[in-house]
Amino acid sequence: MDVNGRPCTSATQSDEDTDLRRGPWTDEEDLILFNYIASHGEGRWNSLARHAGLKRTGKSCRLRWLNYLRPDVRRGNITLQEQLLILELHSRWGNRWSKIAQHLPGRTDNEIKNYWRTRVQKHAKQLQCDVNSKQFKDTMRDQWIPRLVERIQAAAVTASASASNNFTATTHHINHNNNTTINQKVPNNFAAGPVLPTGGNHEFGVEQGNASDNYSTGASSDSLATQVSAVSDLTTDSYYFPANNGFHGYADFLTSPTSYINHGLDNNVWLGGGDLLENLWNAEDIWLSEQ
DNA sequence: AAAGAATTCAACCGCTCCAAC
DNA sequence: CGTTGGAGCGGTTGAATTCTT
Repeated sequence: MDVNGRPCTSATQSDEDTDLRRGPWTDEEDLILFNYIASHGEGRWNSLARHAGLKRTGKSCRLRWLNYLRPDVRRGNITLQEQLLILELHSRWGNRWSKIAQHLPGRTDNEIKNYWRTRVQKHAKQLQCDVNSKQFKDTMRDQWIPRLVERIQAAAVTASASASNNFTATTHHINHNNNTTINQKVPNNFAAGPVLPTGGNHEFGVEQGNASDNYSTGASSDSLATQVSAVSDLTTDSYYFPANNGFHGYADFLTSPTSYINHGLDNNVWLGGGDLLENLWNAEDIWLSEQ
């Protein structure tokens, strides 16, 4: 049994000997880990765990920090732009989650991996094909991605229209003074804020560039307008799109999704069609409307 | 309102890589 | 050159939550 009353079914004899904890982290543990790293820095996870007085493995501490406590972790729904990037990068690199995550500031490999498994693989299942099959990849390339681009573009138009009506509206910002973000989850008893090292976000490895400032205000209910708020920032960045064999400004296909398609996706062949196509759109509409 | 099914996502596991010794 | 320990990665699990009937 752990402190939460849950059985530690996978605990080994050696774990019991050293009284190692498993399972969900408590607020108290989060607080200890956060403050320890704030004053001593990260790395050397096994000794960190020991010195911090945490009855956790170094691995567990590292994972908790990287996936949850790190100040620059971005939480909330995957935006349309991020979905597009994930699809593109996955088509290039496959299940190289950490590599993909490097191109999505604030997102963790675990989050992307979960997104892929829960969302993308679900649609492959609905299409009754494997995510790695040619049929599915073609479907993504020829249907989903162009569709996503259209959605992004349409939403950008809507967002800019509403922005012109209400210019003072802001959907995201970051407080650079204390290194905390609006949707950052810190232990509940952090009310006054843990003591953090000075030096801005560099201390915590925040990538430079506007995209890292695109923090949404909701942890789980990004509105479409909120998601699209990232568009204007992303247009200044370049991303690698394999179909084009090179880097292009995001704006290129935001302003002209068809040019994006025509540049790199010239073999616009639909392998399925008919009911299959209809099912895809229905599924995708549900998917997108969930955002 | 309750029960069961489906989904989500935090956390764990096993493995590989690499540097230090 | 072999061993050891730290770090990181991808796959998997299962509890919690949400949805459906």
